[in-house]
This record gives sequence, structure tokens and C-alpha cells, in this order.
Amino acid sequence: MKTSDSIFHQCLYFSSNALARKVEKLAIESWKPIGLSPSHAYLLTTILKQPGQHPGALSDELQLAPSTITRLIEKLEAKRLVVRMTSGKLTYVHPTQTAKNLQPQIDNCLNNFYKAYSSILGEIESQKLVQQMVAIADKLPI
Amino acid sequence: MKTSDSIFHQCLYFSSNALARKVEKLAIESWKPIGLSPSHAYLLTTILKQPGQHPGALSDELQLAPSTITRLIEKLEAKRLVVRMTSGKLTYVHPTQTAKNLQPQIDNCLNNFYKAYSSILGEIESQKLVQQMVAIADKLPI
DNA sequence: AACTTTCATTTGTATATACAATTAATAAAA
DNA sequence: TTTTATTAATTGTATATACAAATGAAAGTT
Repeated sequence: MKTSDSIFHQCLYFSSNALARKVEKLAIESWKPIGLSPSHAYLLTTILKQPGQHPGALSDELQLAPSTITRLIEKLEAKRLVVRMTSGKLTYVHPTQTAKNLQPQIDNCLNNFYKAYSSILGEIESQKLVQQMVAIADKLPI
Repeated sequence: MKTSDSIFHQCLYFSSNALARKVEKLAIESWKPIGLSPSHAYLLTTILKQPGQHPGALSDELQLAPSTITRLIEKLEAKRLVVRMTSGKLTYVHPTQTAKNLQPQIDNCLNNFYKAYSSILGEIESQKLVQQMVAIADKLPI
């Protein structure tokens, strides 16, 4: 059954969630080669891009609750991909050398993901959708 | 921080998930009056609309995995809002009288949700977005 | 300086969702 | 008709995400 055949096809709750779940499945496939879930992969990518960030900043960047960031970091730490350094009430999150060495494969997964959805949806059309979704998300509270 | 300020603002994974989470929060608020989470509320609405449906059909309609539907039905059953009737390998899900009596409040919550997001996003613009998201979801596998 | 408030992060707990495996029933094939 | 395959639904288990409470540190106030 197509998403458009649902009785809720005009509902923002239904459509945004249905789309997100489908995109997530595609992302999961793309990130399998390095054994990370999409959210872990995106967090690690952020940490690699800007080493030493605070969990709070990562929470802003990824639009995830602070507690979620803590949980994600714990997993990455257990995999020896990041380390936390605490000073006072602040925590600094750094990538390990292992993570740095993984960079090419990470880039590759991200690229494959882009290619995967662009080839299905069309590059222009998916870009347009992303822009619209971000614009709408900006308008919504929190 | 706005969604558009994230380094991932061009990414379909990030934007679709960020949007869905924000919409979910709005929906949670809207459904609080009847004490149901959005997914439970949508499932119940479906069951009220078409009593006697099979879990498989509900899974199609709501685009959720069969096991998820089972779990949601269990909750609704515990709240005495639906009953399952099994015949052979098929299961029929019916709303209880309690659920039927709740119909006006349910409609009200749905209406309030629509109003809430339409007033923030604009009726036309949110409709357009929904249509685009559904169209894209249709193209994605599974 | 002592007290209070604020803030960053983490923990305890709860919820949603799904995959894989299982069960039970029907349908198909031999 | 016995066996095999398919199908519907459920269960076991795992993951992601978040709220609320707790912790510990810094800043502000008196």
C-alpha cells in the first residue's frame, strides 16, 4: 500500500513520520558498512568536523535532546570512537585516532546515502523537499 | 538553534527526522486531553472508522510494522478501547462502546492539531508540504 | 563569604518502533 | 491425503529517543 493511499495522507503527523521512517531505513542500509546506526554516524561526523565540542552544542547541532546525546556518546565511547574530557561542569568530546582513520569510509557512506536517495527521488526534487522541510521545521517551536 | 543552522540542513535524513520529531511534539500536546499518544490515537481513529479490520490492514494503513501494530493494539485493549476477536489465523479488531463514546473528543483533538500547525505554518503551505512528503514517500521502497 | 539561582550533563525510567524468530492456521502440491 | 509452502499474527529482544529528576559546578546576590 502506498503512503498516499492511507486515510491520513493529508495529515502532517502521518506524512512526516512515514517519510522519516522510510528515509531512516535507507540510511540504515547506507551506514551498515561501518556498523553504525545513522544517528551515531551523524554524531560522529559532527565530532570529527569540530573536535572538542560540548554535548550541549552537539544537541543543538543535531536537534536531539541532551540526554539522547549522552546516550549516543556512551555508545561511541564504548566503541572507542570518541573520548570525553570533563573540566568542571563542561565536557569536551573528541574523536579518537580510530575514528579519524575511519573518515574516508564515513564520507563514503554519506555519499552512498545521497546517491541512493537522489537516484530514486531525483536530485533537484529531493533538494527542494529538504529545503521545504527545514523551512517548516524552523517555524515550529523547540 | 534553528534547524536550518545545522551543518546537516541539506541532508534528507536529518531534515526529515528533525521535522518529524517537532511535529510529533505538537501532536503529543494535541492528544493529551484524551490521554493517548499520537500513534495510539491514529490507530484508534482508524479502528473507529473501519471496525473489524485485521492488524495486517492496519499495518498497511498506518505504514507501521505488524509487530508495532500488535503492541499498539495491546495498549488500546488494556485501556478497554478496543477488543480483538480471533478466528483461525485472522484477527478482527473492534472498538468498544467506550471508544465510540470518545469519538467527539477524538475528532476535537485531531481538529486542534490541524489548527495548531496550520496557524503556525499556514494552511496552504503545510498542505503543500504534506503532499510533497507523501509523493516522496511513495517513491521510496517498502 | 554564605546563600541562592542558573546551567551542563548525566541517570532513572518510559515509550515507540522494528527485526527476527515463532506459532498457528490456511492453501498448494505431491 | 500427507506433506510442503505460505501467510497472519504474536513474542523475544534490541534500539532510539526523550522527559523528569538528580548531580555537580559556576555565576549572581545579599
